[in-house]
Amino acid sequence: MNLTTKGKYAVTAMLDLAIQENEEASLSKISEVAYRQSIPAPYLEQIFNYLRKAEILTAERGPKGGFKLARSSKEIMIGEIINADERNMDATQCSGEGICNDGSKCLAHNFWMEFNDSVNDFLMTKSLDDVIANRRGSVKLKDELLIATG
Amino acid sequence: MNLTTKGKYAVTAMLDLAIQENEEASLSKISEVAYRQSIPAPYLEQIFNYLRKAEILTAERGPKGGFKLARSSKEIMIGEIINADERNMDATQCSGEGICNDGSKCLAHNFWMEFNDSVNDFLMTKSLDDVIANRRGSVKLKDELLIATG
DNA sequence: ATATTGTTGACTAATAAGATCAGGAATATA
DNA sequence: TATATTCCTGATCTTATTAGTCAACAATAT
Repeated sequence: MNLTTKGKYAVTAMLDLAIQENEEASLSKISEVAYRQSIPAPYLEQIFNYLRKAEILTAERGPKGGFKLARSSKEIMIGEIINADERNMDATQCSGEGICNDGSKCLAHNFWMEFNDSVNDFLMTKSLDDVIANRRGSVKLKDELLIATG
Repeated sequence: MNLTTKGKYAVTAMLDLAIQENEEASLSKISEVAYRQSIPAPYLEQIFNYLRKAEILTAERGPKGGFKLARSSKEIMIGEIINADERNMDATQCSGEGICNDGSKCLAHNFWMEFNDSVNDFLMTKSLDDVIANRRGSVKLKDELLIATG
């Protein structure tokens, strides 16, 4: 199992798009997202390509072109973004085939399957909108604390 | 976040030790564990060293020497084993420091912190004994199915 | 004494991560 | 129609890490 920079950049960039759409801007350019989120722009191109092929975002070319979410931010789950960009999120050694100890299941096989379930459940039940709402919540809390403590 | 072969071998090897102790054998040799679990023996040496330094297992040298669990299999959590062998189980880009977007928190920072909590909760609440019991459960179920279906 | 087992640290090969880059295709607009 | 702008694609590159080996050493049972 490997959760890399690529998948994490993907989530951050998608959150940026979701926020931009809330703010009225319908299309965002790669260069803008890359700049705001400190992501290398050429790398983000690659990442957005995976996301477009996974039909999580759509693109328009030419001047005034850019990217936008393919669906509402309530309907796009973080897990979808990760799956589109990551090569190996499976925790078993055998891609779930049960051949991890010389053709049979290793002692930990079922455990790692349950671990996969736990991780997938977490990632597939959080939408972009959930993450943004949660974030607003904690940012607000921080502001209130600042006021309270002077 | 990176869960590698090293950590997975470690869990499998520890499960093997736990099972051997149930079966009366108090000390297991690296070569035996390595053979049973299809783990390269020299690699397992390295892995057991980490576990010994983490005080999860103890060793005796010389003929008749070997390894055994430092505590009961009920008291050793899978998460401890993973932490002893894995270099990077953190999902944030900033080791939790909140400097993931040019010195500030990236949009996904809090989300990855929650993800860390979820993963740690899973791994730290499952003991070696839990995994073995669960495994016995599903193996039994499979045997019964075989009987039922002829 | 000797064989057996763990201990340690250095080393190596293969793979993957984390990009960069050049050139192309589409399209708005002057 | 020309041009600037944006996405699209595939190749390439560098570096770090993984996965594993190896040799020499230390302890100890017989």
